[in-house]
Amino acid sequence: MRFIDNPLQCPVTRTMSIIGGKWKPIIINCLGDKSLRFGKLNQLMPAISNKVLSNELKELEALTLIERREFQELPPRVEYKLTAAGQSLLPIMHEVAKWGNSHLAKQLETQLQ
Amino acid sequence: MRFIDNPLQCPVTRTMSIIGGKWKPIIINCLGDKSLRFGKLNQLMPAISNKVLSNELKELEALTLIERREFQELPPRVEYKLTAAGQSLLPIMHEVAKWGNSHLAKQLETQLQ
DNA sequence: ATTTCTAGTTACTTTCAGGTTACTACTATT
DNA sequence: AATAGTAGTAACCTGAAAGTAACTAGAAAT
Repeated sequence: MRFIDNPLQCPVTRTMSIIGGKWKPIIINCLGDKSLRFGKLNQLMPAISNKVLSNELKELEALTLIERREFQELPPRVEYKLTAAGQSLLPIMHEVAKWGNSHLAKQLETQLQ
Repeated sequence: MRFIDNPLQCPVTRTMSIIGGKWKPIIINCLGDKSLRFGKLNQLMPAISNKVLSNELKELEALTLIERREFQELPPRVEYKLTAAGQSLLPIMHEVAKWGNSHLAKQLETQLQ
């Protein structure tokens, strides 16, 4: 098994090139099985700027991992939710979150000793 | 639930800050439950340079995710393997690889239609 | 004397994901 | 006529991660 000769042939690289960014995994995890508005996502991730959030959402949409639904209302209202493909990433996110929690717990244990 | 107020409190961010790089997930996945020498890793990942591989291994070691074992031989021989903490990341890597494979398969299907 | 083998190091450069700040459109409310 | 509310855009900037290419140590084999 040789990886990265052609990056597209390495499944780990393929996946990480999609969810490896700073915000995409968090967005996916925040969405879960809910529909969220732009402003709500921004609230859940106070540290992300409008521009970056907007970019990430566009990229996720282009990857058909999320769906953008625009309501014809004023003030504007737009909701985002995971597509079936996006939801198929949730098991990864759960493993990731689980590891983050248990790793944090272990570190705290060690510090207290 | 509010994420990223303090990034350390978001388990997803915590984990991704460790395995979110370009090479770390691949290294972890390559190692699996094996012991591999520097040169062998370099062979498995032809696109990584000595410098970058060396850096990544040092960082993984500092995180106590891998163990470096140096043999007193000439020419030099050094073996790397995952620690227990590092192995605890393998379930994530398996999910990631699984998703990469099935996503690729679906893309090919779509292209053939 | 030169090459081979391994596991790196050194010094320099490049790239782009992500960040910052300010602005926009449209309507309703005060 | 000014402000609020929403979902963004536009223009510009930055730093850290990653890349490149050449070099090193020390012994053994040719």
